[in-house]
Amino acid sequence: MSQPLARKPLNAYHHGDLREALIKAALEEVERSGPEAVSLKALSKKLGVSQPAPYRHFADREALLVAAAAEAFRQFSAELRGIIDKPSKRSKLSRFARATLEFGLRRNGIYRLMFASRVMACSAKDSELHVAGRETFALLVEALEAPAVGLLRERYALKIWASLHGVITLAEQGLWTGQIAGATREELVEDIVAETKLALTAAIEAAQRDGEVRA
Amino acid sequence: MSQPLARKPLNAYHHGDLREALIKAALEEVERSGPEAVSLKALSKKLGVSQPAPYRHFADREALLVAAAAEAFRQFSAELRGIIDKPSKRSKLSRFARATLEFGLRRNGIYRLMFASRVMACSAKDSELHVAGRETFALLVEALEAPAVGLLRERYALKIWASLHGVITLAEQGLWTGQIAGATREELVEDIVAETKLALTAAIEAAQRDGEVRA
DNA sequence: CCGCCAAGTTATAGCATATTACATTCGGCC
DNA sequence: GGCCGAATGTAATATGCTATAACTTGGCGG
Repeated sequence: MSQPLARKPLNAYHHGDLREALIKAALEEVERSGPEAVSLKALSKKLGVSQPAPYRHFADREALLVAAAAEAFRQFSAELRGIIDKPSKRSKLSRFARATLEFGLRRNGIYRLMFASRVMACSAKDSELHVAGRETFALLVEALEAPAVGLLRERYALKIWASLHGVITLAEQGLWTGQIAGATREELVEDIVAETKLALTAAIEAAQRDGEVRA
Repeated sequence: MSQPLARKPLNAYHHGDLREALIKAALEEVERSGPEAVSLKALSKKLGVSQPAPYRHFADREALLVAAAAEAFRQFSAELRGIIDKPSKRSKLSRFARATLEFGLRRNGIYRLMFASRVMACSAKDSELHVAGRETFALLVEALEAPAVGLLRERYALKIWASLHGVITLAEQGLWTGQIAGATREELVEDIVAETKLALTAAIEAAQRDGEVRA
């Protein structure tokens, strides 16, 4: 699954690589039943080791979820990378947004592990999880296909990210329905993308005019 | 706290009104330490009743959280009502948005109970919780101060709600920082409000022109 | 006045997290 | 090549929480 890493991959102890196996199994469980459903005991049993074995690799349940969330971010980034790079009639940003919406709804357990959980807020800014999260964000900035003018790109990227996140959350909770909005979720996401891009372009032009005037 | 209700308020059994007391105590705990920290056992002890007593009023822990979330929505609505009605230089929408941001960040435990939890998704659409949630949404629609043209108002209200929700979540997780965005959260919320309002006005005018043309 | 029903209690089953103390195996070092 | 220490895994167990079952109490209506 993952590349033979430098960590200590001279595998084949009792289990092989329990750490990776735990993360993988946890992600499967999260995908099936959500983060709440992950039980170290059940994972241990599934992998054929004793209950305390996981504690050799993770301080506690939360730590495993953090590691799993980081892995999920990396997989998500890889998926987005493919989608962004693939040639298409749609803009990169549109594809990014649609893919995120799709991911957030179809693989909602994983999505919740990544975003809706308390996990990120509790780990350090330089943690594996935060790094992975910022990497995904960098892809969004890239997808905007806009020149770097101050922090304008980042600012609008954050706006889009927030909107997408909100749409996914509200939709998943049944508060966002076509009946209320009078349009499909895809249409609305497309709206958000278009509006934001327009506003960003305008903001960049304004900033550049400003620069010229001052120069 | 709550009005003397019709339910069966002939109070003074063993406890008085355990149901309400549980919800209140749960909300306090949520505010202090988040939804995860709520323990029926601890609440029982705090209220001076036996551990199984709560089960006379709630099927399980989740049911108590649902009831608490509904109550939180009602309290939030009342707060917003006051803020919307109070005369001010700022627009209703701006006040609504700022108040929501403030609420989501300062009382994040409660906010997460209302939105980020799995609670809403699992209860029926006509449940007390969904009703309370839609009521809050109705306030947002009202705050838009726009004429009803099809579902345009609702559509843009949902957009704003989603954006606000995303901003709060990302900010709370440390993914949204002034350093990245180059602006404070309030400025960005104000941006969102302004852009959305502009877009809504344009959309309404377009729809009305359409109507005239057709008429 | 009596029986019923709602509300609460005691006792207990069951599950999950996490710790402690002990066993095993890998890999390096002399 | 054999020992030693660290890494990994196991067995046993303490603790905390949810939830249920069986029993008790107190007020209200027929």
